[in-house]
Amino acid sequence: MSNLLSAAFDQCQSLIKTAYDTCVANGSLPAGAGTGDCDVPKEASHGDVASNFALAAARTLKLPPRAIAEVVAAQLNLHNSYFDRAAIAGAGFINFFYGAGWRNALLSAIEQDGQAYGRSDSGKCKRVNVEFVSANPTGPMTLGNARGGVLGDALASVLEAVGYEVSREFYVNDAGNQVAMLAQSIRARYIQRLKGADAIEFPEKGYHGDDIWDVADELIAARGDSLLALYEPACLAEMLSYALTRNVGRIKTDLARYGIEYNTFFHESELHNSGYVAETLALIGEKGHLYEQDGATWFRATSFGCEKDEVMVKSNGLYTYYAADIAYHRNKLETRGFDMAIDVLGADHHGHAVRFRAGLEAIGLSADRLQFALYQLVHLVRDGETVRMSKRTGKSITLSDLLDEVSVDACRFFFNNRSTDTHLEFDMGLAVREDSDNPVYYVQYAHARICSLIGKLQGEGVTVAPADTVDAGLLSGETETALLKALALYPSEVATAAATLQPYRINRYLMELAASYHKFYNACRIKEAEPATRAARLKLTDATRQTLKNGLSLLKVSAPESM
RNA sequence: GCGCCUGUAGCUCAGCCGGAUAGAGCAACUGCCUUCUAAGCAGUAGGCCGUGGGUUCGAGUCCCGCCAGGCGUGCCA
Repeated sequence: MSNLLSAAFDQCQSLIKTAYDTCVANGSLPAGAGTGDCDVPKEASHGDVASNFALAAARTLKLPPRAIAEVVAAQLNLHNSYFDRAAIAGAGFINFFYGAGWRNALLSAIEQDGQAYGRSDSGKCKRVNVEFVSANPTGPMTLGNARGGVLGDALASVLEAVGYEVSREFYVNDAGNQVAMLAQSIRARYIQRLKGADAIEFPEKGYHGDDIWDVADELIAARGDSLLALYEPACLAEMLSYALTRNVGRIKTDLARYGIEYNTFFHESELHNSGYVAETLALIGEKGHLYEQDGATWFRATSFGCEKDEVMVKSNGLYTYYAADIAYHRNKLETRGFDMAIDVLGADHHGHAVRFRAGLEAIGLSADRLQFALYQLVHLVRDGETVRMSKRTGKSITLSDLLDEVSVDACRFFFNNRSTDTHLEFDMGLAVREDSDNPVYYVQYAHARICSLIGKLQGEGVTVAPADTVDAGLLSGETETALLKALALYPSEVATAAATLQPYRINRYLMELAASYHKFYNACRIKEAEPATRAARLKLTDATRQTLKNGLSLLKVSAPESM
């Protein structure tokens, strides 16, 4: 549970504060300056940790930054610190350089934390509900669902890593119009199959996908034409029940293939059947946020920052999806008592964010407890041309199709390889290839390379030594330092990924860590080095192995020991 | 019209709270395996960071206008 980067930042701040206080006390600088910020300079020659204290203080102290830096730096006492020297550079930055103490502390921390390296308890065991995919059970899952699935699952893992108690949830939309339309579509195909294409008109807004034919054929195989004899509503109910069970089953199977497992499949129909939607609506009514107009019941959403009011109960007496969704989120936060709920949604649903929050405010729940991870849609490209995905054309590539061709590792890495804010271009040609163009292999290769090396040395009787027996001060070369710094970054990357709901940061991080290792590997021989150096480099190698493995396991991507 | 997201190298994208000379991968070109995995490394080339203003010691990053693209704006979900 250590974070040697933030520890170094803290120490840097405190060293500067002590030095500055001394300057104030001896009259060499006026009082009143703030603390400034620390960061890791992009350029290694600018040190390992840099402080902009002097630049930030320049205005309040009315002195040139460089002059301030020089006076403060002269008072720095680095004895017993992580740093062995500090230098002034540029406009007045004070740059600190790591010494052997920090290097040893880092290797010890990774050794001690092991699989837990990178984790923290900043989430304080708060309970979080992460809802993702929630694909309509009206057909197979799309590539958009695939992105949402990977994103949601990785986000959940990242939140767990920083100490939240996470529950993964799938909301099954098994009520409402879409589902009714599904039943109508199946019945139409069923009749067409049995009596010919002209026997019934296909519903105008029905689902045209091939899978509807499949469902009809399965029903015929199981029940023959017996469903024709049923009264229409009974027939539709039978067909719907069959189709929902079938489709939800397939969704579960596909997600399991994908390595995604849920704690809960929550059915919308439950909310309706138990009267929970009605109860929630009554609650909104009690607070005076409902009114009747044109035969419908409206929610005064404009009182809560929405552009327009919204219908809760349609003039036909049925609830809108929105009414059910408010009830659903109330159920998560109030009835089931989650401290926080996160909805992972495609950006085409971004309008939901404001409306859902408005609904929660209306029943007296803080909207801050509901957060959204909105991801831009997947842009499918094949042969240089955009392929438009639509469930209704029946020509979309499904998640299942994808998994038949592309490895789970590659899919999981690929879909998490972009910020949620940008469209993800999915190139079928590239995704199907399992070669080095796919970045996941680059990361996995680093891990396999390390395992092979450690194994080979072990065969020669050289094992990874305990951290307190190696002299990490020997790891001061350019590539060794860069690798150590990359390792130290990991806990902060996990924390940032969680705080910003952006798990793709783990991918980025792993690619950089792998690159740092490959560079080190090419620059520093291990096997033929002097015993002390060899031991230190081997320890560094093992720490890299551990960190790569921890990061990959967060993404549920395998860390192969050989390739 | 209004709202959200995006615009950075030929292509796909990083760039966290404003910081030092704007980065990576792919594509192109040049080197490195009798030596720990070449699925790797080193190097060359490639940029008015969409555009015009503003804020300040300092702007790819923050604010405003404009241009372009995606999405949303149903008694659909």
